[in-house]
Amino acid sequence: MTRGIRRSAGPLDQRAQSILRAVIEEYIASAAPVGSQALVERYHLQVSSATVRAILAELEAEGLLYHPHTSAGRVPTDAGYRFYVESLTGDVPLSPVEQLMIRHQFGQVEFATDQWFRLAATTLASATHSAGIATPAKPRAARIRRFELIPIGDRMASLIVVLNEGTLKQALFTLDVGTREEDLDEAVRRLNASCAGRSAADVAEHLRWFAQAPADDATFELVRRAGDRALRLLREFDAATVEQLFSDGLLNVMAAPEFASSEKLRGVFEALENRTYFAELFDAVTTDGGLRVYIGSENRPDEMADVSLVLAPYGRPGAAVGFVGVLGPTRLRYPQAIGTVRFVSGIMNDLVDHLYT
Amino acid sequence: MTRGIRRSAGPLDQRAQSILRAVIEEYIASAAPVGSQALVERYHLQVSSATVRAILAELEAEGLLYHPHTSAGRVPTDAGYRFYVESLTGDVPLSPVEQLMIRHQFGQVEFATDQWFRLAATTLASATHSAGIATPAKPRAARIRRFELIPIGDRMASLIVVLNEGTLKQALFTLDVGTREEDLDEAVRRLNASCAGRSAADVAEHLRWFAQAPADDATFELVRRAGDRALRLLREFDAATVEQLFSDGLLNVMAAPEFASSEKLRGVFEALENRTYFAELFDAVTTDGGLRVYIGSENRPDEMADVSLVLAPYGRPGAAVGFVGVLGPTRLRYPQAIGTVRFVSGIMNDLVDHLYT
DNA sequence: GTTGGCACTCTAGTAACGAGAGTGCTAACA
DNA sequence: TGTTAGCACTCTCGTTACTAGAGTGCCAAC
Repeated sequence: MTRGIRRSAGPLDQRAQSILRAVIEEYIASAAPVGSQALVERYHLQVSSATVRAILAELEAEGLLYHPHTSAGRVPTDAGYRFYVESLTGDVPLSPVEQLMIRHQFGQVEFATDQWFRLAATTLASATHSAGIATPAKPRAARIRRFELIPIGDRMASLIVVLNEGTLKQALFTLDVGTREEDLDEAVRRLNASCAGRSAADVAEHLRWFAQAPADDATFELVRRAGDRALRLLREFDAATVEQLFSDGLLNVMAAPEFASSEKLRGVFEALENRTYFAELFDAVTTDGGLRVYIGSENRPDEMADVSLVLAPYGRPGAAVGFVGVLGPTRLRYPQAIGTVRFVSGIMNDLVDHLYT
Repeated sequence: MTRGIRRSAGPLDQRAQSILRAVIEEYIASAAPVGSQALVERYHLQVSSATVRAILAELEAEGLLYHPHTSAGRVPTDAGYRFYVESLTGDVPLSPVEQLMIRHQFGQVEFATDQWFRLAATTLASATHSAGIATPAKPRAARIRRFELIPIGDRMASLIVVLNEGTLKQALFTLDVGTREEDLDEAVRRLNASCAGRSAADVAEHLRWFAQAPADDATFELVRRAGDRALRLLREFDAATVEQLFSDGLLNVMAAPEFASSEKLRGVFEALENRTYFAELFDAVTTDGGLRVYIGSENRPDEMADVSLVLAPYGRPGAAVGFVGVLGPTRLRYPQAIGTVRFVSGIMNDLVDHLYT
């Protein structure tokens, strides 16, 4: 469909723009098609409804508005929202009070890295009355600080990989009968001697070589097994997936009248569950580094055509990056959403920064 | 309302029971009120529809069925489902093929503890075409194996607590200016010397005492700070919350016709988000140790009155326990759900067992 | 370029109606 | 005594017809 693409490049005069803005803001507030008369009354326009109608027709020709049917009011198209976001409004920063409250909440989990992104999603949800989404910061080119091997029972051990920023990875593996704790200690000593302090890529390379070397003693075999397990663990880092995507406040979105049928929501939940689209977004958002807005059909998967996303990256490029954002109906309060996302991503930036200075 | 409470204890004869069963199974399959004639035809009853009607009226008097309105068919009440689950059906074990497939999937994540409960939820969802839910096994009376202190940048350190089964807890804390890596090593050595191998409760007690002891040198101050942080971390163990509740396949539930309005679903999502009810269930299910079925209004919160839960604990009582289960409409295929939950909780039991033998 | 006036169009809500499904009752039957 | 056929009754659901209301689009006048 042509909805969503602005056809002509005819420049809009000042008055047309402000009427477009009025239509969009009215529609965002009311969720009902907006008529010419309502506009004149509510926005105190100094022209008659007939004039407004002429302008509305013009805006419709530009592809910025459309008619559900003759004799209904106007509804913004995705292109209309896009124009609105880019030209008709800036971002509205959060009120100082809200900023303070949010900072306070983050202050309480300052030392619990695994809480950060959850809190980000929760905060975004409650501040924007939409759904908040967030991923943890994914380390890139992480350095291995050290390995640990913890025996569990007689036949198992837990392999722990500690990365430089304190991120942990863990996996179990089985032991041969008769492996003693000293053997584990020795194995981990040798593993650390050759790997600690190197980058994950380096270590992977090294471990691969390790795996082919001839075994000279029993401990070496253990080292090899552990190294092999570590290799698999590190490989998961490179996988182009968003392994965790935390969301909160989906209820807020469900409550919106456009999702009363629950059929449209299904697609959104599907996208959140399988996450392939969000993996794409992850790359897009974290590589160019700025806040991005995806409006309705600008989202590639069809099932996301009824929602908008406001996403911003956080973290340190080249070290660890993630994103936070808001998901809501296309009828989203963009200025507020953008302001809030910008603020929260800023906080997340600060938190991650502390890990590297 | 009286729906959900079986009023009289009048024993049902064989024929009434099998008709009740037919009504319930027909309703589960079709989601539409069941009429007397349809029953006669589809279940090859050897009586006329008039007779069936008489029995239906009887079952309704017992509170096991009800009428949406005169001249609609019958729909089971929650009490009807309860009777069905307890007296009219056993659990249907999974087919060998399905068992094999599920075992295979679990085999692939055998060594990734953090994947277990996710996979459990996913498996339950796809096997029952409802939502699967699962919590990780929560260690009870865990023993501290050791602490680790990893410096991060100049002013921070990551404190890691390793529990006996290989579970990890982690938190950040700030360091005084000029703290050297050797200081951390020394601090962690002292911390481990006095705590390693003890139970979490013991350690907590010990750390509390520690916090009050007079400082004799700079390292002790560090030890105290780290201990304090560890204490807060351990306290989270005791908190009576379900800190993680993983669910999958909520889409399946959304697709059911009774949730087309999406209004009823909201409550369910709310309950899943705030989790207080599931914390209650956690205690109930993990303490008495058996599989449990909660049907519709048997769930205390009103918003859960339209769904049923089949829950089973797994793990080792006194060591680490969690639960897995299925959430679906009250019109759930109970026998299959019960069989599947039993099977998956069995697998989870085996997995956890390996950690303790 | 703007405006008032007006005919036209489409929706949403309401009422009326009939078909269909299913019940409950009763009288007859085995 | 339990079962059955018959039948009147009830309620829902879909269809149709109709109306009020909102809003447009056009045109002639300013």
